[in-house]
Amino acid sequence: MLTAVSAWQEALSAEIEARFGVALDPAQIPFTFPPKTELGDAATTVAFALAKTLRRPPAEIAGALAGTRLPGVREIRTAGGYMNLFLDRGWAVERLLSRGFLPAGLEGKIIVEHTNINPNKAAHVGHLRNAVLGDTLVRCLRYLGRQVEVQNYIDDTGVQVADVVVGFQRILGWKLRDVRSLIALMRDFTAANGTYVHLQDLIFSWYGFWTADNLKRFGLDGLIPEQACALPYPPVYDYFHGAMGRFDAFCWGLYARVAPWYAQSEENKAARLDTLHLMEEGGNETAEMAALVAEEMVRCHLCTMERLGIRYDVLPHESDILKIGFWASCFEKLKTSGAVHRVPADSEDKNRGCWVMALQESEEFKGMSDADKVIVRSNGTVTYIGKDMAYQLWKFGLLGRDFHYRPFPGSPYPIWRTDAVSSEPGAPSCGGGRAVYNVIDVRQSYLQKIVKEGLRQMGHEKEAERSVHFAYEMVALATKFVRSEMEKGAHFELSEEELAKPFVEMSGRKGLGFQADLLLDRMKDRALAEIETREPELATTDRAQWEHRAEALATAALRFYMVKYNKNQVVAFDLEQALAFEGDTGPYLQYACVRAENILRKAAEQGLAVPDPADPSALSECAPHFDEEGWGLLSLFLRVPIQVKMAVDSLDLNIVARQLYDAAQAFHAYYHHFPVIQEPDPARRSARLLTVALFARLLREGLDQLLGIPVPERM
RNA sequence: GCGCUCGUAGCUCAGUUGGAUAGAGCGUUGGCCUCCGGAGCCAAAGGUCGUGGGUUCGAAUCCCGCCGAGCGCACCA
Repeated sequence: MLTAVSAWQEALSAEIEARFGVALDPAQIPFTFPPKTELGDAATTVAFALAKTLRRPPAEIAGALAGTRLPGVREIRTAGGYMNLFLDRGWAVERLLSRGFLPAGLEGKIIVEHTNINPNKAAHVGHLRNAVLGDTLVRCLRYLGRQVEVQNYIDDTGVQVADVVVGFQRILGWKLRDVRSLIALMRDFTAANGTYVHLQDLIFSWYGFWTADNLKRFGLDGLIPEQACALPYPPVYDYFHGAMGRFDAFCWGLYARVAPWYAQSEENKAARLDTLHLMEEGGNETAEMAALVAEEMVRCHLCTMERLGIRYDVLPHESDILKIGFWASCFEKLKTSGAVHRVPADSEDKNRGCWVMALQESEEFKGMSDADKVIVRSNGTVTYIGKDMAYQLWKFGLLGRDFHYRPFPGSPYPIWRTDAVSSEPGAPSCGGGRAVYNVIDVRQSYLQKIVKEGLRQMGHEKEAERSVHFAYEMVALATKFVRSEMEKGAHFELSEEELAKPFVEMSGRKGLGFQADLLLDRMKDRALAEIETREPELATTDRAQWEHRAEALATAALRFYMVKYNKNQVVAFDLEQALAFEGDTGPYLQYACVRAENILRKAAEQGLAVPDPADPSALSECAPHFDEEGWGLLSLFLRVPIQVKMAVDSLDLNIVARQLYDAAQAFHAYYHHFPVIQEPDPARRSARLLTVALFARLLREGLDQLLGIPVPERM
C-alpha cells in the first residue's frame, strides 16, 4: 500500500491544484484507515486540511474531490469531511500477494547493532527486550527492501569479564583446566539430556571437582572424593542457586558472589585491578581464562537467541578494536579535527591530564553544568566512549580500513567474528553502512548523544544525522513477582523501601533478574502441558514433535510479550503475565493461523476444491462472492506496509504487533460467524475458502517476516 | 539544579504527523462445543483520559502551570 498511497497523493495533489488552484505537497496529503472496515479500505482527511485555506466546509471540499480517479480505487464515498476509498479487490489482492505495495531493493546498507550482552553471565529478560526489538527492526527494514547487516558487539575486555575470572580464580580457586573441564562437562550434559539438568547435581557428582582444596574449602576434609560425590545435598548446594546445567547460568551465580567478596577486604578488591592488568598484558593463564570464558559465554548467548530465531552477521570484539589500532586511528582524527583537547596536567581543572571533548558549544548539551566529557583518562587509557566512537566510525566506513574475520567456533549457525591479525578464506567485509541503528536502552542516551556529537565535531555531519540511537525503556522486575520469589526461598538484598515500589531494577552484580533460558524453559513447560491436554497421545507417539511445538509456542509468547509494549514503557516483568497464552499473546496469533490452515486441510481431505490464492482466474471468480466481513478481514493486511513504515520511522515497533493482532482477532470472529466447509452454496463456499487461504498465507508471512514468530502445523 | 520519559477501566496496556461513538487483554458476571480445534467467540458491568488553564470547527493527542512516579547528567561500562 506504500507505493499505492504515493500514487494517490500525486493524483490528489494534481486534482486539488486543478480544481482549487492550491499547490499541496503530495507527501503532506494524509492517508489513514477508517475505524471500521465497512466504511472503506483506506481514507484521506485532506478535506479537513484544505478547509482552513479555502475557507469552505470540509464536506463540500470532499464532495468536490470524490470524483478523482485514483489507480486501483473503485469508488470514493464521502462521510462529512472524510473521503473513504473502496478498492478494486482483485487489484488489491494481486498486489498483496506479489508484494506490489512494497518498495524493492533500496540502495545502501543499513547497520543494526543489538543484543551486546557482557560476556560474563547468562542473558536475562532485559537483554531479551533489546534482542527482540533489534531483531524486529531488522526484519521490518528488510521487509521494506533494505539491505541490513546485523552486529552484536562483544565487550570481552571489560571489568565484567574480569570479575567472573576473579570468581573462578580467587573464590573457587580454579585453574584454567578446571574451567575447561567444566565447559566440556556442561556441553556433554546438555547434549545428552537437553536443557533439564540441574547444575548442582552435575557439579557435585563430578569426581574431578572434589580436589583436596575443594573438600577443605567446603568443610568436607574428612571425606574422599567418592564420598563427596555421593552426598545428596552438600553443604554448598545453595552456592550455585539457579544454575540449570548451563555455563552461562553457572557464571550468573558466580558473578553475584564477587561483589560481596570484594566488600570483604581491600586485598580482595585489589584482585580486580590485578586481573584487568593481566588480561591486558596477555600471554598468561588469567588472560587465557578470560578469553575462554568470554567465548563460551558468547556461544551460550548465541544459542539462547537462536531459540528465538535471532541471528547476527558479525560479532565485533572490543579487544580487536584496540589490537588492530582502530582506537589509535580514531584518536588521531579526534585530535586533528580539534574535537578533543588535552587539559594541562598542572591546571586546577578536575579533568587535568585528560583528553576531553568540549560540549558546551553544542545545542544538544545546553544547560549542562559540566559540559566536558573525558575521552582519554589522565593515565592514558581510553574510556568506553572513545572505543565506541572508533567503532561508530568503522560502521560508517570512515576509518578507511576494516577488521580481519574468522568463523566464530562452535556457533549454532555459521557466523563471523572479528580478528586483529589475519582473515580466513571466504571472510566478508563488514561495516561501511549508509545508516546505523544502535539498539541500546534509554539510560545510555547521554553517551549515545556524545558519540553522535563526536562524529559531528570530526566533520561527519551527514553520518551524525544517520546515526540513530534506538532507545527503549528497561525491563524491571515487578515487586509483586520478586516478593513471591522470596517467599519461595530466593534471597535478594532489597530494602523495605525498594520492596514498597512497584518494580525493582535488575542487577547482574546482585544476581537480581530473571534468566532468558529459564523463562523460555518455563514457557515451554507450560506449552508442553497445554498440548498434552489436547493431544495426550503425542507425548508417547512423537516426542520430538511435541517439543518442537512447545518451543514454537514459547518463542511466540516471549517475542510478542517483548514487542507489544510501547518502547517508552518500563516493562515490569511478571512471570504469570509473561506465561499467559490467552488473549493478547503470541499463541493467540499462532492459533488464528493454525485454525485457518486446519480448515484448508479439512476441506482438502473432504475432496473440496480449495482455490489457489495465486491463481488470477480463481480470484476473479471468487471476488464477487466475498462476504463483506471476509473482505474486511483481508483488507486489514493492506495496512501492514504503511504500519511497518510508520513503525520503522518512529521506532514504535508495537504498531506492527498491534496490526497483526487485530488481524488475528478479526479472523477468530469471522471463524465463528461464517462456516466455511459447512456452507452449502458452492460459490460462496469457494469464496470463503479463498478468504481463509489468503488470510492464512498473509498472517503466516507477517508473523514470520516481521515478528519472527514461527507457526507450527498444529498446536 | 538541568534534561528525558510516564500518568487512560479494578489490574496490564493500545490509542503516531489533532479527526468518525476513547479501545484491547486479564479479572468479574452471564451465555456459546452431537456443528471447520473452547489457546476461541458473543454479551454485560467498568472512564471527571493525573490536575488547572490555553490554542480551534474539533484535544487523550499541541502549548503553559501544578501534582505524582521513573531514569539520566563519572577519569564505570
